Amino acid sequence: MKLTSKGRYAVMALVDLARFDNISPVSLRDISLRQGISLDYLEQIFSKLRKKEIVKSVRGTQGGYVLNKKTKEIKLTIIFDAVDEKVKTVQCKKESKKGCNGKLTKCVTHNLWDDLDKHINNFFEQKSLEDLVKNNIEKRI
Amino acid sequence: MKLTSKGRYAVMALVDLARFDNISPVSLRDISLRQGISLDYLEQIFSKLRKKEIVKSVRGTQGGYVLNKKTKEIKLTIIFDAVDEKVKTVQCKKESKKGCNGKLTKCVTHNLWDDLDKHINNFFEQKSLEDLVKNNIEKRI
DNA sequence: TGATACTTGACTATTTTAGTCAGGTTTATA
DNA sequence: TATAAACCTGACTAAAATAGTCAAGTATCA
Repeated sequence: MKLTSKGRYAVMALVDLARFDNISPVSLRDISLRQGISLDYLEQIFSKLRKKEIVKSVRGTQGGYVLNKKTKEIKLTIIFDAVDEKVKTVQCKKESKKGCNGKLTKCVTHNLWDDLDKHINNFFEQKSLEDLVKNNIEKRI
Repeated sequence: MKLTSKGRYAVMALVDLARFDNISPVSLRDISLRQGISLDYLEQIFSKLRKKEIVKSVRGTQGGYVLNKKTKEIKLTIIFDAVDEKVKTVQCKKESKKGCNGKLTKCVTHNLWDDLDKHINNFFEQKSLEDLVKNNIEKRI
C-alpha cells in the first residue's frame, strides 16, 4: 500500500509554490532545485495540474507557475485526482453482471474495501494546501 | 494507491475460514474454489499466516486450516503485517543524517505522510475478522 | 500404503513506476 | 528582433514490484 512518487511530488511542488508565488511566478527550475525533483518529471506533473486549473502558467523570461485557486480550496483530493493518483485500494472486477471473484455475488470483503476507500478519501478531502503551508511555517522546517 | 491482491486474498480467505472452521478444518482447496483464488497462491499466503500464528494447520486426510485466535482478536493490522502488506504510503529516504530530498531538513510534506499512515492504520486496527463475518451474515451476501 | 493435504522454494511473464530524452513552441526583454 | 528563459509534448526505457505458476517434496490420517 503505497502512494506513488508522482502524487507525492505534486504535493511537495505545490507546497513549495504556495510559499513563493506571492511575489512572482515560480519557475519549475527553482522548484526542482529546492525540492530535489527532476525538472523533466516536474514538467509532466505541472502539465496535468494546469489542465485541471490548479495552477496557471506564465510564459517568457521571468515566467513560471502561479496557483490558480486559494490554498484553502486546494484539497489533496483534487491534487491526486489531477495526477491520476487513484485511491482505489482494491479493484473489484465489474464483468457484465458478475460480481468480483467471477461469481454472481459480491466478494466477501467488498464492503470492507469500500469503507477503506471512504476512510482514506475523507482524509484527503479535509487536508488543504493551506494546512500544509501553515504546518511548515509553524514548525520552521 | 492500491492494496496488493496478496493482502486482499489473505482477508478474503480468512473470512471464508472464519465462517466454516467451527465444524472441521477447512482445506485450501475449498477456499480456492469458493473464493476464486489460485490454490498455489493460497498456499504461499497461508504459509505466512501460519508463521504468525494466525492459523493452525491440520495435516492428513480431512485436514486443512483452523483459526488460531478468536475472530475478535484478528485485526486487519496483523493480517496485513503477516503477508507483508505494508502501510507505508511514502518511503522517505533515511540516508545517514540526511532527511528526505537529500537535504538536511525533512521534506515539506513529511508530517503529512506520517499523519496519513496513522489515519489508515487506525482503520486497520479497529476492524477485526469478527466485524467482517458479522457484516457478511447480516447482509446475506 | 495410498490419497489427501500441507510445505517450500525457485522461476517468470506482465505491469507499473519513475523517470530520461529529444525536440519542439511561446514570449518578455534587452 | 534576436535570444534566452521557460513552458510543452510525446515517445521511450530500465528497474522494480506483482501475481502468480511450477515442481518436488513431506506428513499424516483412514
